[in-house]
Formats: sequence, structure tokens, C-alpha cells
Amino acid sequence: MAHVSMTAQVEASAKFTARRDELAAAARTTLAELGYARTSLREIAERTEYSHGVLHYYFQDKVDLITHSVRQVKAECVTRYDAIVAAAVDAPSLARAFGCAMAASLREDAAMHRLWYDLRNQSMFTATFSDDVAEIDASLQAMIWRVVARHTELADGALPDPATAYAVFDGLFWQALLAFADDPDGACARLSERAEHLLTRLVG
Amino acid sequence: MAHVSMTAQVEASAKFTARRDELAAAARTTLAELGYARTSLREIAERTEYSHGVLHYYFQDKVDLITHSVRQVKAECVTRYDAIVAAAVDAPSLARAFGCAMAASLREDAAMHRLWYDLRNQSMFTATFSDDVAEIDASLQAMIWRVVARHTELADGALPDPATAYAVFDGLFWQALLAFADDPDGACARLSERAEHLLTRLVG
DNA sequence: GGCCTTCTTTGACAGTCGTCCAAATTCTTT
DNA sequence: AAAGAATTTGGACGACTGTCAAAGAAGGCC
Repeated sequence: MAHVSMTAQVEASAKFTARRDELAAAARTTLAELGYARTSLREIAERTEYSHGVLHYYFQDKVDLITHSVRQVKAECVTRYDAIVAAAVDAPSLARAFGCAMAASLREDAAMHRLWYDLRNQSMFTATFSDDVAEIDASLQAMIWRVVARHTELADGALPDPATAYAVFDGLFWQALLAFADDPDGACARLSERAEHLLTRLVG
Repeated sequence: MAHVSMTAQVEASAKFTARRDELAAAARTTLAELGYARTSLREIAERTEYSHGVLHYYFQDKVDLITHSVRQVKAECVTRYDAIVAAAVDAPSLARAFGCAMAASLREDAAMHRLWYDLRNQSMFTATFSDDVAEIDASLQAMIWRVVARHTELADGALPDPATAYAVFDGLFWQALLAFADDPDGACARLSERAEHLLTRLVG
């Protein structure tokens, strides 16, 4: 029954990693809600149906758990604008769709974006997540660059460099996220308009 | 001896606020070094010549102390580019001087900027410093706007809005600060170049 | 000198934190 | 059903936190 034992093992392993992801997702929720500074393992456990001790069964320590959470963040937002790029037929409509997509992302995933900015900030002090953060940051920059490069193709404009393009839209998004708490609708509307305008101005 | 008593009081008060500022400066140093999440009152006290108990003699509680530290940050960086604006004779030289000034600020005050971004991030979770943070943010936006508006005067270009201008240069600076840890010289050089280029492109 | 106000230290307190572990429980296999 | 492995629990630990109060030191005033 070698293959039976093997499938049992992979099933057990799959179950193990599934629960890992489940707990890491709870950690993500907690981090997004309370911020890194006030997130404790007991707070995370309270967002699950388990007790706090189980976290050390599935993760080596707190850093291991949070690292897993950080890695989950990446998958959620790295391909967000690719559909828009693929569907774009001319530069103005791409710019408009991009602005709308940014605003939608802000509206729907504000908590996750707060978490991301918080963790990215932490990486300046702890250096524990700095590798993961750098990797995600590079992915986001590449994502923005796909939008900008496509817009340049459609508009026959001048290209900025990828880093500048990312920095600019990132600054815009951060500002909108800060304003989102007070005035969600206004923040989304302004972000949409400014992102569209900035894309056309930056590469046109 | 009424006036003697009064001057004594004034001197005592001055001494009191002077020590407050001294302790708040130590808190600032600690926050910049360790980050908000790991800054404790005992860590702050270790950066002074006093013991940890004295902090509660000069400040009501931890929030009071950190609020004082945040307010100190403002005075340090709100008029940083004003001399450049006053001295500018034409648009290209203003843009160049602005880029150089940003790079210099990054090089000389990297720790303070890290602190500022960390505290601004915290304001999204705690709401304790959100008023102070918003006030400083508005001051910084006004500072950037003075640069951009002056450049527009000199170049006869189109004006963006103050919020967008601030967001764009803030994003640029944040990115440079993150890169500064690995490669200080390169980060400063790139920031200088990009800020100069972006200013001319944004308003020209 | 001694007195009184101001300032500083020290130690304690109640909580919370990450971590660990033995016991209890659930699930799987025989 | 019995036995074994895998999973979960909940309490304990030492360390650290913000806060506070009592004791002590320092300095000006009589």
C-alpha cells in the first residue's frame, strides 16, 4: 500500500498547508485592523475558531506567521490591472480605466492596502520582512510599468523610468488611502481623476 | 518682590519646557531608530541622562510625549525649500536646485524621515496623532506647492493641483528613503535626478 | 545652619507579550 | 474496538510594558 500511504501523506500535507493559510489569513485580517504595532498572537487567534496555542503548531514563531501573511498579500494585488491593459484600445480609454480601477481597489481593499503600507514601513526598522517586501514592491512596480508602457505604445509619448512611474502612482494611492478614512467617496473620486490625468501627462 | 517672583516663575517655566523639549527630542531619536512599534518609555529614557520615571513628571502619559515629539518634527522640515524658491532665477535652475535639496534632505535626515513616515502610518490605526499628522501633512503640501507654483511662474506651464503635486514628490521621496538603506549615494543621485525631471515635466 | 519647593530615582503594580509544554481531544489505521 | 498518530487546548513561564507613588537628592530662601 505504498501509494495509499503516499496519498495519505500528501492529503495530510495539503491539509496542513491549508490550515496554515487559514491562520495566516486571520493574521492578515488582524494586522489590517489593528496595525503591526498592536497585533498579538492572541488577537490573531481570537479571529479564528482555535486557541492561541495552535499558532505555534503551524508556525515556528511570530515572524514566521507574519512572513506568511505578507506573502499572501502579494498574490492578491499583483495582476490587478492586467485585464485593463489587455482590453485597452486607445490611450484615453486606458487612462480612464486605470483611474477607475485604482479607485475601485481603494474602495474594496482599503484595509489590505493599509496593511501593506504598514508592513512596508516596518521593513525599514526590522529587516525581517525586508526581502519579502522588496519582492512585492518589485512586482507592484512591474505591474504599474505594464500599464504605463502600454499607454506609451498607444499614445506615442515619452517614457519615464519604471521606478519613477511606480513612485508617483504609489504616492497618489497613499494619499488617497489616508483621505479614505474621512471621506471614502471623495477620496475615490479624486484618486480616479488624478490617476487618469497623471498617466496621460506622464507619458503623453 | 512681585516681579522677582514672577521672573522666577517664568524662568522655572522656561526650564520646565526646555527639559520637556529635551526629553521629546530623545523620544524622537528613539522612534527614528527603533520605530513606533518597539519604542518604550524605558528605551527613550536610556537615550537621556535620566531614569524612566522622570518622563511622567514632564508628560502626562506616553501619548502626550509622542505627540510632543511629532510636533517637533514639523518645525524641522516645513521651510526646507523656501530659500531655494526665493533664490530661483529661472525654471531649470529651480528644478535642479529642488532636486539637489531633496537629495540633501534625504542624506542628512534619513532617520527623521523614517520617523515621519512611520508616525504618519500609525495615524491610520490609532487616530491619536491623526490631527497632528494631518496638520504637518498640510504644511508639507503647502511647502511643495510653493516650489511648484514658483516653477510654473518661471516656466509658463500648466498647474497641477497642490494635492497631486505633493503626492507625487512624496512618493518619490518615500521610494528613495527605502533604497537609501542599501545604497545611500545611488538613492540620493536618483532622487535628485528624478525630482528635477518630474518638476519640469509636471508643470512645464 | 535648617526648611521648603522642585526635581529625580527607585521599586513596585497590574497587564500583556511570545513561547513552551503536558494534558486532552480528534482523527486514522490496524 | 483498540492503539497510535495528529491536532488542539489552556495554563504556565519569564520578560517586558505603561503607570504610579514613596523615598531621596538638589537647590534656592530664611
